[in-house]
Amino acid sequence: MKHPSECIFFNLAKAGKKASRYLKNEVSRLGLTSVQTLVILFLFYQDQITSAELGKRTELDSATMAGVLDRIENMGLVARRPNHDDHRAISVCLTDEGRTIAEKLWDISEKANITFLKKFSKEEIAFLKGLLNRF
Amino acid sequence: MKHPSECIFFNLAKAGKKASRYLKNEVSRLGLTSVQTLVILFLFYQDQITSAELGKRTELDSATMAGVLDRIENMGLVARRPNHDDHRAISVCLTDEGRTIAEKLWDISEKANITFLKKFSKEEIAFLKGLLNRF
DNA sequence: AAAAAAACGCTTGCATACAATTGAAATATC
DNA sequence: GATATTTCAATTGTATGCAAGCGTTTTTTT
Repeated sequence: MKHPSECIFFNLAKAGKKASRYLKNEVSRLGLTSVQTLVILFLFYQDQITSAELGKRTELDSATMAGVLDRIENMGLVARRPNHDDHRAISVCLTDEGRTIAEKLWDISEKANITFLKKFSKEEIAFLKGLLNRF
Repeated sequence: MKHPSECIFFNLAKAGKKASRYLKNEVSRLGLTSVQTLVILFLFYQDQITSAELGKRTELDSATMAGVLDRIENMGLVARRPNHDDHRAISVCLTDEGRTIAEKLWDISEKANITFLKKFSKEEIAFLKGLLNRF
């Protein structure tokens, strides 16, 4: 390593920040952040799951998850419901309004994926995603 | 996009977080975070630069930079000196202690790069870094 | 059944991230 | 040379990110 910019930790952190900024810019007109967007998209794919399960899928720990859920719950997009099978757990659900927003977010995200990756070929994208998923 | 986990923003954010966590774990015995480590490594490569220049190189904005510098300055690792050419600017310097720590961090980082990338071939690493730097 | 261990959601404290703003200083424009 | 704009470092406010710990409930062990 001749220069810190060759450090993989720097490369990945930098790319992660750029991605997050890009998505946030696309969804900010809905008053949402990139993390809130991803949480809602995962819930749109499947909701009525516990906070722990949602955290595993979205890669957010319980402390971060609590804060994110607080905020999107206050916006009326999700609801925490008691879990009758396990009284420790909650069931996170999308509200009707949350589902409406989720559809818009899905649309925006699909388009943003394409524009954000405009410079890359299909093969490069597939290869990149494959590599990233091995970390 | 069939599933939110295929979203490039999710892939990059996830990899960035894993990288940051991994480096932090390696340097935490020195009482430092991954971001503080990267800032010190950039200063080790070249110091006596302005906060703005350091921010450009490390990809940190001025608000984040101010906080990071506050903390590593309080640890005695860097010093903010007045810039005689430009009275608005400061000159960020590594202290002697900072330089000693930086040498250790460089060593730790080189080893961590290797172990973090153990699963990947040289070609894959080169290709990945090339792709990441195009964002 | 009783005790120990684990899992759940949450809070606290600290460290990034970043938009927006400030005051001071440098530069550009006229 | 006076004015407007830009640049610099820093602060504020809000949102992650994460380690450590809490009380409650469930599961495991004995």
